[in-house]
Amino acid sequence: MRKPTINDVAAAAGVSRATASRALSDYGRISADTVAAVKAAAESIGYTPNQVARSMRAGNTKTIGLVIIADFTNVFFDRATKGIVDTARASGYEVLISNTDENLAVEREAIQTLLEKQVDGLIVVPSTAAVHDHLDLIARNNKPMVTIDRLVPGINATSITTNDFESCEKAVHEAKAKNHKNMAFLIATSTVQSPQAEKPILQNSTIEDRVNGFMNGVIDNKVKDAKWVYSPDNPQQAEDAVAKLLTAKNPPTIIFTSNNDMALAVMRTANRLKLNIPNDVSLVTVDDSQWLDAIAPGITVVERPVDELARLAVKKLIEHINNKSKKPEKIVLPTNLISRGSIKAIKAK
Amino acid sequence: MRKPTINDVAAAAGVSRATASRALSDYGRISADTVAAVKAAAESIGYTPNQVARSMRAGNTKTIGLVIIADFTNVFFDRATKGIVDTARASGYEVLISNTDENLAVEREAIQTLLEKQVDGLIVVPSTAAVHDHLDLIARNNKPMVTIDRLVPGINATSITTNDFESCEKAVHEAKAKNHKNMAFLIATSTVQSPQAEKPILQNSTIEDRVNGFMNGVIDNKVKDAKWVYSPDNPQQAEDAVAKLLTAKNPPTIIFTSNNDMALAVMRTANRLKLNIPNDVSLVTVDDSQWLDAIAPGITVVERPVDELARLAVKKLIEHINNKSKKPEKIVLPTNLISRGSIKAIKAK
DNA sequence: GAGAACTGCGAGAACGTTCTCGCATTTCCT
DNA sequence: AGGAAATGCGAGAACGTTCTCGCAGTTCTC
Repeated sequence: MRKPTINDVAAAAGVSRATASRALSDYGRISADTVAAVKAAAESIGYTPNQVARSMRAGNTKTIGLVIIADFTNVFFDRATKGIVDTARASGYEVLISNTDENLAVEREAIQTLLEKQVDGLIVVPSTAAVHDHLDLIARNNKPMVTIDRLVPGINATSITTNDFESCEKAVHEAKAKNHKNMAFLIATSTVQSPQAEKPILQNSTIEDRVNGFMNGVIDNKVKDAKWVYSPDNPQQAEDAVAKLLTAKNPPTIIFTSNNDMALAVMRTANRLKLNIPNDVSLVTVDDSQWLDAIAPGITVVERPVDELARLAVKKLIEHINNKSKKPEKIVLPTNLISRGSIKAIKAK
Repeated sequence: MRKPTINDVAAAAGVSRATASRALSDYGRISADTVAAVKAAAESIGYTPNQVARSMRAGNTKTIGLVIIADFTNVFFDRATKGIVDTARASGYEVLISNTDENLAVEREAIQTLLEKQVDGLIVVPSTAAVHDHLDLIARNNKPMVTIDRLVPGINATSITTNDFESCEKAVHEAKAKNHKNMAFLIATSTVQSPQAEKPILQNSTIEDRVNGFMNGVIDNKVKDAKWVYSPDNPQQAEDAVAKLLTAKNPPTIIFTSNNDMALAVMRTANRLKLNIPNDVSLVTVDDSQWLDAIAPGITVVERPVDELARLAVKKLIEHINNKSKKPEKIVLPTNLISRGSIKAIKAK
């Protein structure tokens, strides 16, 4: 028992295939009576249109590809995924998702597969800014692309990022205002890098922005003692790095972390060393989560407008799909420092 | 400038389209020389196969549909999504994702769209067990389906669920062993239900299992005072319900919550009322998250094998795709109670 | 009332693959 | 050496749509 096609509908309604198609898709010249008859016939034989055949003919699939990092310890990408899926559906598009786990080879393969599946466009969180031949392939296939969260210089794509520089700078201001003079920055780096490197190449623009924001804040505020610690984004190694930091001779009074993984490492290590946040060490991180506000004290955080970012990504991508000559844009969304209780006010001596 | 097709490859290699196809897909009778020549030609003109056309001809899309609840406060579904996407990719399938937000109408539409896109099978988290005509449609389209997390009686599908009954029962045992005699269960219900209902119909089997597990534990352990509180899955209303509970005349010494949203509501409310967990009120919840272990004290939790569940869902679905006469299975995975510090040991009087 | 415009519909091509047939040509077997 | 089997390849159909074109038949226009 085959699935009914439009030919079966046409036969059941006693019209030609062309007429059946016109009736079902509401186009062309056709009488109201015929439309009703065809729709009734379609209903009665349980016809559902085949979108693959339609795509074949139409040259578009009403599907967009999403190449992202499904890291569920970081709610940012999960929220972005939800936002993109929901916005796309509301605009008549479905989403094919690929997770790269921050791995360039996987990203390459994912993009290739999505292009073969003829997606109408791609939203990508590029795992690195250093290499982009695979991203160029997208443009060469005449498909539009929007990158989110991170910037890749030299590619032909609209980018949507957040202004992490500004809010990280603001976080340093706040710490300075509370008399912190010894600050540390715990920066997650891609695990592919050797932990021995003095200052690893930061593989993505977002982390770089945060670091630069911190640095600028430090210089602006004439902070005496500031250090940067680079740790692989791996729980055990991150905890080791934190422990080393907190048990040093002159430990920092505040730690900034570049993401929630690192913040968790700080919290775990503080617990293990019987240190209290914020009384023994203060903490600031990036990307808000429900739990950061539910614990006591709440964790001060740089909040990023992820829903807006997701919505815009889909909106801009669809604009590019509908207008192939539209110029790429570079959109930077504002961020916001949410002060909770994790920065202690140190008494001035 | 059109995208090169297999005809262009054939022309460039000086062979027929059929031969080019054979060469590129490694099938049929063909000489090694020709294969090499065709592959070189394909490479040189930058040919990428069109999977839509291939699907058209082959009758399969190598794509599966995922209909799920993208609730990012609950890490369970995000982890499941990642697991499914990764396992599918490793098995040569891509995933089309739809988020239902627990809404039946959206779920209906999502399934219809995915069927039109000719997915080879579906993995569904059904939002309700009460209605399933839209799920039956899947079988009538001759596509296999695997439901995860929740059971829908009377449908033709393999189901993969977790044994929440057992671990929730175990959680009550543990509370009883620590001398808790006044327990409360905070149960999230779908927001469509009226909060006035004495005992709302539990719309899904998982929550029902948890409640039954708790009940059984209560009966088994002859717990004196046990109450059930049903709250819409909405932050404000949940917090109100918790406040009412904790400020009553004879407040519970321990609260079980049916998910992490509810646990967050308990934590927020406890903070607001200046109550300490676990000294003033103990807490147990379901579904582990990184942060539940990073705060002090850690929250005791019923852990569910989400990665295994995701892996199995894809594996079973692909088995059904490859063998249409395979019988549906009913798989129940074990859960595990992780004891941390959120249940206080009460001194026996 | 006669040519022009319009209306409703069918025939057939096209989208890019894969796969079945059949036809030469070569290789094998006795 | 001569038929049988095997090999390599091309022609053409098929998957299920949509859309262009053209052809009748009807309605409009002055």
